[in-house]
Parts: sequence; structure tokens; C-alpha cells
Amino acid sequence: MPSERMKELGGAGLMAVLETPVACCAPLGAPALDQEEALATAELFKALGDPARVRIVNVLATAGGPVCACDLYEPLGLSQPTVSHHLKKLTDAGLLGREQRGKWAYFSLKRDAVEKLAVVADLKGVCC
Amino acid sequence: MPSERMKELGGAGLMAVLETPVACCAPLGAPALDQEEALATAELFKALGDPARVRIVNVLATAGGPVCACDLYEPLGLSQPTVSHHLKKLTDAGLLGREQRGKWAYFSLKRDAVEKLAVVADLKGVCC
DNA sequence: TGACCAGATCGACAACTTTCGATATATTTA
DNA sequence: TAAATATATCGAAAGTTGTCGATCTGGTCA
Repeated sequence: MPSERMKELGGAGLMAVLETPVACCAPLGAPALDQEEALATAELFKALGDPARVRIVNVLATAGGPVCACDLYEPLGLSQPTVSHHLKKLTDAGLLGREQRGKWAYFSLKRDAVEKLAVVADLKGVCC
Repeated sequence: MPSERMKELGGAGLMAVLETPVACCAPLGAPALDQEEALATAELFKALGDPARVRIVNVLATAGGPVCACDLYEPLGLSQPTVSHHLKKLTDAGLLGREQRGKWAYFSLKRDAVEKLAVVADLKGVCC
């Protein structure tokens, strides 16, 4: 999936992709969204379009710090592979950061992604 | 799909559903999202998790007023039934209002839905 | 090294989505 | 009433997604 953006970003793409995961998507209220921007913006919303992932983000937001993957299986009522799948989707979308601590994996919300999300979803001032 | 909320809202459910379409979903940063709230919030994001629907919302936001369905087919490059399908999804999610003008259907962003979306997606101040 | 454990990946299945052509519905106009 | 037209609905095909059991990978500790 990153290969699309890699091409688009040209030579120094790798660093850009790794460091600015959500830099892609344009706000819903941007002047004139083209197909590619719309696709990137939709990807961000799609990442949050599942109740399990909404709950993961909610837990991470209220926890106020990194949370071990192992502490998510039981509250979510989902199997380990399924939770891992959702964590990957959120991480790929640039919303979560992953940190290895011994044999445990800790996940946390990424500051810049949170800010980006708020901007992208904010239509006040553009419409109505 | 509305039947779920109808039950939940009891006797006077119909009016409540019709008048407060997005009253359902809780913010991503709410204290402790339960399964049902997470599902409602995910539904809202899912409505925006498709590039065609992102573009529709974008057109409506920048148009600054109701837009005829017939003016969307060509810019989106999609068939009439497909656009109708997406408009229905957005309307069902409570994001769009529909208005019949003669034989044309005009769609516009719903003020309260736009505000709700901004609140639901805003995690600043809760996390990080 | 070897046993153990957390998490990621694989493979498969069921459910849901997107899309369009064909058709139905509803509104205007002759 | 009949013709024309805009939108919604139907039915089907192709693709995507969520889920889990089984397995692989990588780190820890004896």
C-alpha cells in the first residue's frame, strides 16, 4: 500500500512516508478535492469505520499513554489475531504508533494524526 | 437499520429518529465507550469511508447550498444508480438532507451533523 | 541451547460493499 | 391521458472486510 505514495513522493519518499503518515489526506471542506485526495481522506475514515477500531482508539485516548496489545483482547471480546489485524489497520492509517517492550507490543495514538483527523473532519466554517 | 434505535428510544422514537439523526454516536474520546456507542460512531465514519462519498460531501460543502443529484453524476464519473446509492448512505447516516424540487432531488449538508462530526472526531484535549 | 510466551501472518469462510444495467416510481408537460 | 424525464429500487457480479484456528517469528529466561 505505501508504494502508491512512494511513487508520488519521488526519490526521498521513504522518510516522508515513515515520518508523516497522515500528511496525505485533504480536509472534507478543501476547495476542490480530486479523486486521489478523496481516496486518501476516505482511507482515514475507513480506518475508523469499525466498532472494534473505534473502541481501540477510545481506550488509547482515555488511557493517556501506551497500552499493551495483550490488554485489549479481553475488553474487546475478540481473538488475538483479530485484534492484531485491527491494530495493524490503525497503524497503517497512521493513527497509531507501535513500540516493542520486551516481548510485549505497546500502541499509542499519534499526536499529529489526532490533529490531522480533527482538521479533516471539521466542516464548520466551510459549509452551512 | 433505524429499527434498532426505535426500540431503544421507546414510544416516541419516530420523531426522535427523524429529528436527531446523528444524536446517536459518542465522541472518540468519550470516557468509556460501550459496544453500542462504538457501533454508532463507527457507522458515522463508515459513511465517510468511501472516496465517492467524500467527494459528494466535499461538493456539498463547497457549494454552500443544496445541490441537484443530477449535477453529481458527471463530476463523480459514476452511474446514476451508484450516485443514488451513495446519497442514500450519507442521508441514512444523518449527514445529508434531501429536498424534492419538482422532479429533481436536492441534497445538502445538515448543520447539526457537521457539528457532530467535528465533535466526534476531535481527540485533542483528551489524549496526548 | 531449549522451553516458553506475545504478537504477526496465513488460509479460509461468511458477510458486506461497490458498481452497473434493467426496471419501477413519481413528477412535469403536452 | 399520454409522453418524457429524474430518481429510486432491484438483481447480479466482483471485490473487500471481519473473524478465527493454526502456524510462524522473535524476544525472554532458565
